Amino acid sequence: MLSKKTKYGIKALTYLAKKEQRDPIPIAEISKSENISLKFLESILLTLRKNELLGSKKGKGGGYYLLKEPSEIQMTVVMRILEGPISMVPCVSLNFYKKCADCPDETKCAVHNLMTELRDSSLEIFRNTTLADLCNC
Amino acid sequence: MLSKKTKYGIKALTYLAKKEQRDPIPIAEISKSENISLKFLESILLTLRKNELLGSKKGKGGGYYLLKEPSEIQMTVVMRILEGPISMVPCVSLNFYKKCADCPDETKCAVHNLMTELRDSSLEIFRNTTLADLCNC
DNA sequence: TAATACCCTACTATATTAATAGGATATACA
DNA sequence: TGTATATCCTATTAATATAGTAGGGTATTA
Repeated sequence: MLSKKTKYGIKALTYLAKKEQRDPIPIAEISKSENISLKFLESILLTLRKNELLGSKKGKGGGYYLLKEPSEIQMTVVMRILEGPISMVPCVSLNFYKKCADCPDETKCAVHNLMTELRDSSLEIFRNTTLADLCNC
Repeated sequence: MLSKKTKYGIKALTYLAKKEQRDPIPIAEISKSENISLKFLESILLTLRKNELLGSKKGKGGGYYLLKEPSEIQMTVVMRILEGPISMVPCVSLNFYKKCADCPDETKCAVHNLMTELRDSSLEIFRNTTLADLCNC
């Protein structure tokens, strides 16, 4: 299951991407428009900022804004920040690899091989989809 | 993340599929061979039996056995029984559909559309993979 | 200096996962 | 018929993750 964190994060990014200007947008505006709990959204945008997808400005007239063009933000990056590994098992993950304790030989593991195939197809979709693509919905 | 339940379930099914005969195999044998907690595996095989993938025989000489040929068991079926929906969000699920409370229009939702694409590619892999394919690892 | 809006830490309720425990029931075989 | 074998079934639990909530701190603008 996709976490609400990721779901809300993507919605917020899309909201920002759809704006013509790149002026700071307050959290409250996104929260209202997308029906997301303000405090929860606050923490999500904070992680996106710490991972250099968003910039922020404090005080009156402040808010969050995209640091790159929507067409330059791949969904692989967004997913890894918000959801973690693309792969469904650590032994298949490229960025979060961890060996299985119970499995003596990965190359002969049915789960490993099935999940490798799945990861590859997911990765292709996330790589070929940018925030700009998601704005055309 | 793939649950251990699903992981162990697939491993157990593959173990049974690899056997030449379709004689009943005791849980303990699978448990030892695949390094899976006996009691946990017990509950997993029980659900697979209740969902008509496995048959069982009690008493001495008893155990579990496949009810169909491995080549006739699609991974879509296995995944839905063990893991639940293929889709990462309920609003995209074919078999477990549920509308999002926060989302006024699915067709315009970035998450919905991205996850639909993802589901389709996952579905294609799971449909085109049978237990027999997983035995060739 | 007052209002705005992000920044940060800590806490909590709920649900899920991954088992574990313990016994009931059915079967084979001597 | 008795005993060992092996599934069947319910209930409980420890650990973890999720989805928030609470409360105040800090920077900026007008």
